[in-house]
Amino acid sequence: MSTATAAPTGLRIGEVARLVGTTPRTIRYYEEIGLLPPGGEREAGRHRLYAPRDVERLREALRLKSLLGVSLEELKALLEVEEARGALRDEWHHGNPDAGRRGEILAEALGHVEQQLELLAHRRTEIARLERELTAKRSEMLERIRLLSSA
Amino acid sequence: MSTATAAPTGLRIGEVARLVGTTPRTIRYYEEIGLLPPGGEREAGRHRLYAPRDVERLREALRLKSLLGVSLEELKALLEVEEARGALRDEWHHGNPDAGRRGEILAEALGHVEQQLELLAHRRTEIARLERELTAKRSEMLERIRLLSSA
DNA sequence: GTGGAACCTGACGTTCACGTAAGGAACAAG
DNA sequence: CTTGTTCCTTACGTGAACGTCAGGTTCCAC
Repeated sequence: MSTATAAPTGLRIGEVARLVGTTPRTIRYYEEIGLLPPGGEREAGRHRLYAPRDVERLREALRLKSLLGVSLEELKALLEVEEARGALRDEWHHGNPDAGRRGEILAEALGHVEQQLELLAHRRTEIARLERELTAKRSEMLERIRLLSSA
Repeated sequence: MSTATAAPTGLRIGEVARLVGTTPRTIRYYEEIGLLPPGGEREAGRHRLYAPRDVERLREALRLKSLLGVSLEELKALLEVEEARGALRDEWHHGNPDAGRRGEILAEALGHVEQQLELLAHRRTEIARLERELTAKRSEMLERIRLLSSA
Protein backbone atom coordinates (compact mmCIF):
# COMPACT_ATOMS: atom_id res chain seq x y z
CA MET A 1 0.00 0.00 0.00
CA SER A 2 1.13 3.54 -0.74
CA THR A 3 2.04 5.78 2.18
CA ALA A 4 1.38 8.90 0.13
CA THR A 5 -1.42 10.95 1.68
CA ALA A 6 -3.90 12.50 -0.72
CA ALA A 7 -2.43 15.47 -2.57
CA PRO A 8 -3.52 18.49 -0.53
CA THR A 9 -5.55 20.38 -3.09
CA GLY A 10 -8.30 22.95 -2.74
CA LEU A 11 -9.13 26.62 -2.87
CA ARG A 12 -7.02 29.09 -1.02
CA ILE A 13 -8.41 31.59 1.44
CA GLY A 14 -8.26 34.58 -0.87
CA GLU A 15 -10.20 32.79 -3.58
CA VAL A 16 -12.79 31.59 -1.09
CA ALA A 17 -13.22 35.09 0.27
CA ARG A 18 -13.70 36.43 -3.23
CA LEU A 19 -16.26 33.74 -4.02
CA VAL A 20 -18.46 34.45 -1.01
CA GLY A 21 -17.92 38.19 -0.96
CA THR A 22 -15.88 38.66 2.18
CA THR A 23 -12.23 38.98 3.23
CA PRO A 24 -9.55 36.51 4.27
CA ARG A 25 -9.36 38.22 7.63
CA THR A 26 -13.03 37.50 8.28
CA ILE A 27 -12.59 33.82 7.43
CA ARG A 28 -9.61 33.52 9.74
CA TYR A 29 -11.53 35.32 12.45
CA TYR A 30 -14.46 32.95 12.11
CA GLU A 31 -12.10 30.03 12.42
CA GLU A 32 -10.47 31.69 15.42
CA ILE A 33 -13.73 31.98 17.35
CA GLY A 34 -14.70 28.46 16.39
CA LEU A 35 -17.48 29.41 14.05
CA LEU A 36 -15.85 27.61 11.16
CA PRO A 37 -13.88 24.39 11.39
CA PRO A 38 -10.16 24.86 10.69
CA GLY A 39 -9.59 24.97 6.93
CA GLY A 40 -8.38 21.44 6.43
CA GLU A 41 -5.82 19.78 8.66
CA ARG A 42 -2.49 21.49 8.24
CA GLU A 43 0.63 22.10 10.24
CA ALA A 44 1.07 25.65 11.47
CA GLY A 45 2.28 28.03 8.84
CA ARG A 46 0.95 26.14 5.83
CA HIS A 47 -1.78 27.61 3.69
CA ARG A 48 -5.39 26.87 4.48
CA LEU A 49 -7.11 24.88 1.77
CA TYR A 50 -10.85 24.70 1.32
CA ALA A 51 -13.15 22.31 -0.49
CA PRO A 52 -16.19 23.52 -2.42
CA ARG A 53 -18.32 22.21 0.46
CA ASP A 54 -16.57 24.60 2.82
CA VAL A 55 -17.37 27.45 0.49
CA GLU A 56 -21.03 26.52 0.58
CA ARG A 57 -21.06 26.31 4.35
CA LEU A 58 -19.49 29.73 4.62
CA ARG A 59 -21.91 31.19 2.13
CA GLU A 60 -24.77 29.76 4.13
CA ALA A 61 -23.38 31.16 7.35
CA LEU A 62 -23.06 34.64 5.89
CA ARG A 63 -26.56 34.39 4.52
CA LEU A 64 -27.98 33.50 7.92
CA LYS A 65 -26.03 36.30 9.49
CA SER A 66 -27.24 39.01 7.15
CA LEU A 67 -30.76 37.66 7.06
CA LEU A 68 -31.29 37.33 10.78
CA GLY A 69 -28.89 39.98 11.96
CA VAL A 70 -27.63 37.75 14.74
CA SER A 71 -24.36 37.95 16.63
CA LEU A 72 -21.59 35.56 15.71
CA GLU A 73 -22.23 33.76 18.96
CA GLU A 74 -25.85 33.15 18.06
CA LEU A 75 -24.83 32.24 14.54
CA LYS A 76 -22.48 29.68 15.99
CA ALA A 77 -25.38 28.08 17.81
CA LEU A 78 -27.45 28.05 14.65
CA LEU A 79 -24.67 26.36 12.72
CA GLU A 80 -24.52 23.50 15.15
CA VAL A 81 -27.12 21.93 12.92
CA GLU A 82 -24.51 21.57 10.24
CA GLU A 83 -22.01 20.22 12.73
CA ALA A 84 -24.49 17.60 13.77
CA ARG A 85 -25.07 16.68 10.16
CA GLY A 86 -21.35 16.40 9.68
CA ALA A 87 -21.02 14.19 12.72
CA LEU A 88 -23.82 12.05 11.40
CA ARG A 89 -22.20 11.69 8.00
CA ASP A 90 -19.00 10.65 9.72
CA GLU A 91 -20.73 8.00 11.77
CA TRP A 92 -22.45 6.79 8.62
CA HIS A 93 -19.36 6.46 6.48
CA HIS A 94 -16.73 5.81 9.06
CA GLY A 95 -17.99 2.32 9.72
CA ASN A 96 -19.90 2.91 12.90
CA PRO A 97 -23.27 1.30 12.39
CA ASP A 98 -24.44 2.01 15.92
CA ALA A 99 -28.10 2.76 15.36
CA GLY A 100 -28.55 4.18 18.83
CA ARG A 101 -25.80 6.73 18.37
CA ARG A 102 -27.18 7.70 14.99
CA GLY A 103 -30.58 8.19 16.51
CA GLU A 104 -29.17 10.48 19.18
CA ILE A 105 -27.38 12.65 16.66
CA LEU A 106 -30.41 12.79 14.42
CA ALA A 107 -32.69 13.72 17.28
CA GLU A 108 -30.36 16.48 18.37
CA ALA A 109 -30.04 17.89 14.88
CA LEU A 110 -33.79 17.71 14.48
CA GLY A 111 -34.21 19.76 17.63
CA HIS A 112 -31.92 22.44 16.29
CA VAL A 113 -33.70 22.55 12.98
CA GLU A 114 -37.05 22.97 14.69
CA GLN A 115 -35.63 25.71 16.85
CA GLN A 116 -34.41 27.52 13.76
CA LEU A 117 -37.77 27.09 12.10
CA GLU A 118 -39.52 28.64 15.08
CA LEU A 119 -37.17 31.60 15.02
CA LEU A 120 -37.69 32.06 11.30
CA ALA A 121 -41.46 31.76 11.49
CA HIS A 122 -41.59 34.33 14.25
CA ARG A 123 -39.34 36.66 12.33
CA ARG A 124 -41.41 36.24 9.20
CA THR A 125 -44.74 36.99 10.87
CA GLU A 126 -43.26 40.05 12.55
CA ILE A 127 -42.04 41.29 9.21
CA ALA A 128 -45.38 40.55 7.62
CA ARG A 129 -47.10 42.53 10.35
CA LEU A 130 -44.82 45.47 9.73
CA GLU A 131 -45.51 45.19 6.02
CA ARG A 132 -49.25 45.38 6.61
CA GLU A 133 -48.85 48.46 8.76
CA LEU A 134 -46.70 50.16 6.18
CA THR A 135 -49.05 49.22 3.37
CA ALA A 136 -51.89 50.83 5.29
CA LYS A 137 -49.78 53.94 5.76
CA ARG A 138 -49.06 54.00 2.07
CA SER A 139 -52.74 53.78 1.19
CA GLU A 140 -53.48 56.65 3.48
CA MET A 141 -50.73 58.70 1.90
CA LEU A 142 -51.87 57.93 -1.60
CA GLU A 143 -55.37 58.99 -0.67
CA ARG A 144 -54.12 62.27 0.72
CA ILE A 145 -52.10 62.93 -2.41
CA ARG A 146 -55.14 62.18 -4.50
CA LEU A 147 -57.15 64.67 -2.47
CA LEU A 148 -54.46 67.31 -2.80
CA SER A 149 -54.04 67.07 -6.53
CA SER A 150 -57.78 67.02 -7.15
CA ALA A 151 -58.25 70.27 -5.23
CA MET B 1 -52.98 86.98 28.48
CA SER B 2 -51.16 84.57 30.78
CA THR B 3 -47.41 84.22 30.44
CA ALA B 4 -47.42 80.81 32.07
CA THR B 5 -46.19 78.14 29.70
CA ALA B 6 -47.89 74.74 29.82
CA ALA B 7 -46.94 72.77 32.91
CA PRO B 8 -44.05 70.56 31.79
CA THR B 9 -45.41 67.11 32.50
CA GLY B 10 -44.54 63.71 31.09
CA LEU B 11 -42.67 60.49 31.70
CA ARG B 12 -39.09 60.58 32.85
CA ILE B 13 -36.31 58.78 31.09
CA GLY B 14 -36.05 55.88 33.53
CA GLU B 15 -39.74 55.11 33.25
CA VAL B 16 -39.61 55.31 29.45
CA ALA B 17 -36.65 52.96 29.36
CA ARG B 18 -38.48 50.51 31.57
CA LEU B 19 -41.56 50.67 29.38
CA VAL B 20 -39.75 49.88 26.15
CA GLY B 21 -37.21 47.51 27.63
CA THR B 22 -34.00 49.45 27.32
CA THR B 23 -31.82 51.74 29.43
CA PRO B 24 -31.66 55.50 30.00
CA ARG B 25 -28.16 55.52 28.59
CA THR B 26 -29.41 54.10 25.30
CA ILE B 27 -32.11 56.73 25.04
CA ARG B 28 -29.62 59.52 25.69
CA TYR B 29 -27.27 58.00 23.16
CA TYR B 30 -30.00 57.87 20.54
CA GLU B 31 -30.75 61.49 21.19
CA GLU B 32 -27.06 62.31 20.99
CA ILE B 33 -26.65 60.83 17.54
CA GLY B 34 -29.83 62.47 16.35
CA LEU B 35 -31.86 59.32 16.08
CA LEU B 36 -34.45 60.61 18.49
CA PRO B 37 -35.58 64.20 18.81
CA PRO B 38 -34.52 65.82 22.08
CA GLY B 39 -36.92 64.78 24.84
CA GLY B 40 -39.01 67.90 24.99
CA GLU B 41 -37.55 71.39 24.97
CA ARG B 42 -35.67 72.00 28.18
CA GLU B 43 -32.79 74.09 29.40
CA ALA B 44 -29.58 72.20 30.04
CA GLY B 45 -29.55 70.26 33.26
CA ARG B 46 -33.29 69.79 33.54
CA HIS B 47 -34.84 66.36 33.31
CA ARG B 48 -36.00 65.04 29.97
CA LEU B 49 -39.74 64.56 29.80
CA TYR B 50 -41.46 62.34 27.29
CA ALA B 51 -45.02 62.10 26.01
CA PRO B 52 -46.68 58.75 25.35
CA ARG B 53 -46.19 59.40 21.63
CA ASP B 54 -42.44 59.52 22.18
CA VAL B 55 -42.61 56.16 23.90
CA GLU B 56 -44.40 54.69 20.92
CA ARG B 57 -41.86 56.11 18.50
CA LEU B 58 -39.03 54.66 20.50
CA ARG B 59 -40.73 51.31 20.75
CA GLU B 60 -41.20 51.32 16.99
CA ALA B 61 -37.57 52.23 16.43
CA LEU B 62 -36.35 49.39 18.63
CA ARG B 63 -38.70 47.03 16.87
CA LEU B 64 -37.33 47.99 13.46
CA LYS B 65 -33.82 47.65 14.75
CA SER B 66 -34.21 44.17 16.14
CA LEU B 67 -36.35 43.01 13.25
CA LEU B 68 -34.11 44.21 10.48
CA GLY B 69 -30.81 44.12 12.28
CA VAL B 70 -29.78 47.44 10.81
CA SER B 71 -27.20 49.90 12.07
CA LEU B 72 -28.37 52.97 13.93
CA GLU B 73 -27.37 55.01 10.90
CA GLU B 74 -29.64 52.98 8.64
CA LEU B 75 -32.33 53.05 11.28
CA LYS B 76 -32.07 56.80 11.31
CA ALA B 77 -32.74 56.83 7.60
CA LEU B 78 -35.73 54.55 8.01
CA LEU B 79 -37.17 56.78 10.71
CA GLU B 80 -37.15 59.76 8.41
CA VAL B 81 -40.55 58.56 7.38
CA GLU B 82 -41.82 59.47 10.78
CA GLU B 83 -40.01 62.76 10.67
CA ALA B 84 -41.71 63.52 7.39
CA ARG B 85 -45.06 62.62 8.89
CA GLY B 86 -44.29 64.92 11.77
CA ALA B 87 -43.35 67.72 9.42
CA LEU B 88 -46.54 67.14 7.51
CA ARG B 89 -48.65 67.30 10.64
CA ASP B 90 -46.95 70.54 11.54
CA GLU B 91 -47.68 72.06 8.16
CA TRP B 92 -51.24 70.90 8.45
CA HIS B 93 -51.94 72.33 11.88
CA HIS B 94 -49.57 75.22 11.99
CA GLY B 95 -51.62 77.18 9.52
CA ASN B 96 -49.60 76.64 6.39
CA PRO B 97 -52.09 75.62 3.76
CA ASP B 98 -49.50 75.49 0.99
CA ALA B 99 -50.71 72.54 -1.04
CA GLY B 100 -47.50 72.34 -3.05
CA ARG B 101 -45.34 72.01 0.03
CA ARG B 102 -47.66 69.40 1.47
CA GLY B 103 -47.46 67.47 -1.77
CA GLU B 104 -43.67 67.52 -1.65
CA ILE B 105 -43.55 66.20 1.87
CA LEU B 106 -46.13 63.54 1.14
CA ALA B 107 -44.28 62.41 -1.97
CA GLU B 108 -41.03 62.17 -0.10
CA ALA B 109 -42.55 60.20 2.75
CA LEU B 110 -44.27 57.96 0.25
CA GLY B 111 -40.93 57.22 -1.35
CA HIS B 112 -39.45 56.23 1.98
CA VAL B 113 -42.37 53.99 2.79
CA GLU B 114 -42.09 52.22 -0.54
CA GLN B 115 -38.37 51.77 -0.02
CA GLN B 116 -39.04 50.19 3.36
CA LEU B 117 -41.69 47.95 1.86
CA GLU B 118 -39.26 46.72 -0.76
CA LEU B 119 -36.67 45.94 1.88
CA LEU B 120 -39.21 44.10 3.99
CA ALA B 121 -40.60 42.11 1.08
CA HIS B 122 -37.14 41.02 0.10
CA ARG B 123 -36.30 40.07 3.64
CA ARG B 124 -39.53 38.13 3.98
CA THR B 125 -39.08 36.10 0.79
CA GLU B 126 -35.50 35.29 1.75
CA ILE B 127 -36.68 34.07 5.13
CA ALA B 128 -39.46 32.08 3.52
CA ARG B 129 -36.92 30.45 1.22
CA LEU B 130 -34.77 29.50 4.15
CA GLU B 131 -37.83 28.10 5.90
CA ARG B 132 -38.61 25.89 2.91
CA GLU B 133 -35.07 24.59 2.85
CA LEU B 134 -35.13 23.82 6.54
CA THR B 135 -38.52 22.19 6.31
CA ALA B 136 -37.17 19.91 3.61
CA LYS B 137 -34.21 19.08 5.82
CA ARG B 138 -36.55 18.27 8.66
CA SER B 139 -38.60 15.92 6.52
CA GLU B 140 -35.48 14.13 5.48
CA MET B 141 -34.41 13.78 9.09
CA LEU B 142 -37.78 12.51 10.21
CA GLU B 143 -37.69 9.92 7.45
CA ARG B 144 -34.26 8.76 8.55
CA ILE B 145 -35.38 8.50 12.14
CA ARG B 146 -38.40 6.51 11.03
CA LEU B 147 -36.14 4.15 9.12
CA LEU B 148 -33.84 3.75 12.09
CA SER B 149 -36.50 2.95 14.61
CA SER B 150 -38.27 0.52 12.32
CA ALA B 151 -35.08 -1.53 11.89
C1' DG C 1 -36.42 73.14 53.71
C1' DT C 2 -34.57 68.72 53.89
C1' DG C 3 -34.05 64.02 52.54
C1' DG C 4 -33.51 60.65 49.13
C1' DA C 5 -34.27 59.01 44.55
C1' DA C 6 -33.79 59.82 39.92
C1' DC C 7 -31.54 62.55 36.65
C1' DC C 8 -27.85 65.60 34.55
C1' DT C 9 -23.36 66.12 31.89
C1' DG C 10 -18.89 64.74 30.74
C1' DA C 11 -15.52 61.28 30.33
C1' DC C 12 -13.46 57.03 30.12
C1' DG C 13 -14.08 51.80 29.64
C1' DT C 14 -15.82 47.69 27.08
C1' DT C 15 -17.33 44.22 23.67
C1' DC C 16 -17.97 42.85 19.04
C1' DA C 17 -16.39 42.21 14.50
C1' DC C 18 -13.33 42.81 12.05
C1' DG C 19 -9.13 46.25 9.58
C1' DT C 20 -4.36 46.97 9.11
C1' DA C 21 0.47 46.66 9.41
C1' DA C 22 4.94 44.00 10.12
C1' DG C 23 8.07 40.42 9.32
C1' DG C 24 8.52 36.10 7.51
C1' DA C 25 7.30 31.67 5.09
C1' DA C 26 4.85 28.98 1.42
C1' DC C 27 3.63 28.35 -3.20
C1' DA C 28 3.25 28.63 -8.56
C1' DA C 29 5.81 30.00 -12.55
C1' DG C 30 9.74 30.49 -15.18
C1' DC D 1 16.93 28.52 -7.98
C1' DT D 2 15.04 32.95 -8.16
C1' DT D 3 11.00 35.85 -8.08
C1' DG D 4 6.59 37.55 -7.38
C1' DT D 5 2.27 36.66 -5.30
C1' DT D 6 -0.35 34.95 -1.75
C1' DC D 7 -0.49 33.39 2.62
C1' DC D 8 1.08 32.82 7.61
C1' DT D 9 1.07 34.54 12.60
C1' DT D 10 1.13 38.19 15.91
C1' DA D 11 -0.36 42.27 17.46
C1' DC D 12 -2.17 46.57 17.67
C1' DG D 13 -5.95 49.79 15.76
C1' DT D 14 -10.90 51.02 14.81
C1' DG D 15 -15.93 52.20 14.70
C1' DA D 16 -20.36 51.10 16.54
C1' DA D 17 -23.22 50.83 20.45
C1' DC D 18 -23.53 51.24 24.42
C1' DG D 19 -21.83 50.48 30.04
C1' DT D 20 -20.05 52.65 33.99
C1' DC D 21 -18.36 55.95 37.11
C1' DA D 22 -17.84 60.69 39.26
C1' DG D 23 -19.56 64.86 40.92
C1' DG D 24 -23.21 67.71 40.89
C1' DT D 25 -28.35 69.01 40.22
C1' DT D 26 -33.33 68.54 39.92
C1' DC D 27 -37.44 66.89 41.56
C1' DC D 28 -40.88 65.06 44.69
C1' DA D 29 -42.56 64.10 49.22
C1' DC D 30 -42.65 65.11 53.61
